[in-house]
Amino acid sequence: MLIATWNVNSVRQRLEGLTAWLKERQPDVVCLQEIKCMDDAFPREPIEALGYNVAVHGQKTFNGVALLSKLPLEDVSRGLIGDDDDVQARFLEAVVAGPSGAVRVVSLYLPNGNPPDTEKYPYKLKWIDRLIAFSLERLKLEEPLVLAGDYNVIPTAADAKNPAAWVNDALFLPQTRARFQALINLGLTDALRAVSDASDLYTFWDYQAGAWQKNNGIRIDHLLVSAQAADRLVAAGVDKHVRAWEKPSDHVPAWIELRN
DNA sequence: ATGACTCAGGAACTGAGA
Repeated sequence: MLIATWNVNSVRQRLEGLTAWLKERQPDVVCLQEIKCMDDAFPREPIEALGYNVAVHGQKTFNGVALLSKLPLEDVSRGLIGDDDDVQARFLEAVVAGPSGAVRVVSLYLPNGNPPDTEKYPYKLKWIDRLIAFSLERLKLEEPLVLAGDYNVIPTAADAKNPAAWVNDALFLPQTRARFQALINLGLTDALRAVSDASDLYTFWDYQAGAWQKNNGIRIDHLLVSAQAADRLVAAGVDKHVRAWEKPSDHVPAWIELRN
């Protein structure tokens, strides 16, 4: 079972690239972030035509996440526990009945948090704490769990071309990395790092300043998996070439393959 | 050295992104 995540930076702007990539990569499950539209504006038809079931948690203008799956999406749940007043669409959970049993998948878009001296940063940190609380509950189920998405966290200096440029940034501040590590410490595996220690395993290149041409990237899109999923991990990768396509997102897809 | 781009909303620009 191939499970992928991709921050598309507007699903409507990216529809051509998204469908081309779906045909090429043939993922079974896809977690999308930053779809930037309401549910009824999501381009369901061209994606369903490729054999996918679609679940959407949209929002006007900002954020928005979705799940695509060739197998049915069951127990779909929108929003992250821990703050009933949070209206930002950043979290979508569902269960996919795979050939070897259920796999629980979450598409998440963790807050950016910049600038750190505003209310945006404590919102980010609290959001990670809420994700930890959620994960604690789900890990009790002892089932394959995949938390995939744009975490807006650079876990280590090896995950940035130029780490010095990020030291005061919400993506790389010590508190950010410590909380991300606390999430991992619950017993999750960073699937990309489990299969590769490459120093340029980036998933994001800024549109500005020729970042792509200089390979000035960062790794901020992650697939964290429970032990029951990690035991079935056979491959993981980043589809870097997609960044060179026409009208690219600033993020590229990352994916894992689980043994059936 | 500085700025350098792309998106939604809505009709010239702002805010957000990372």
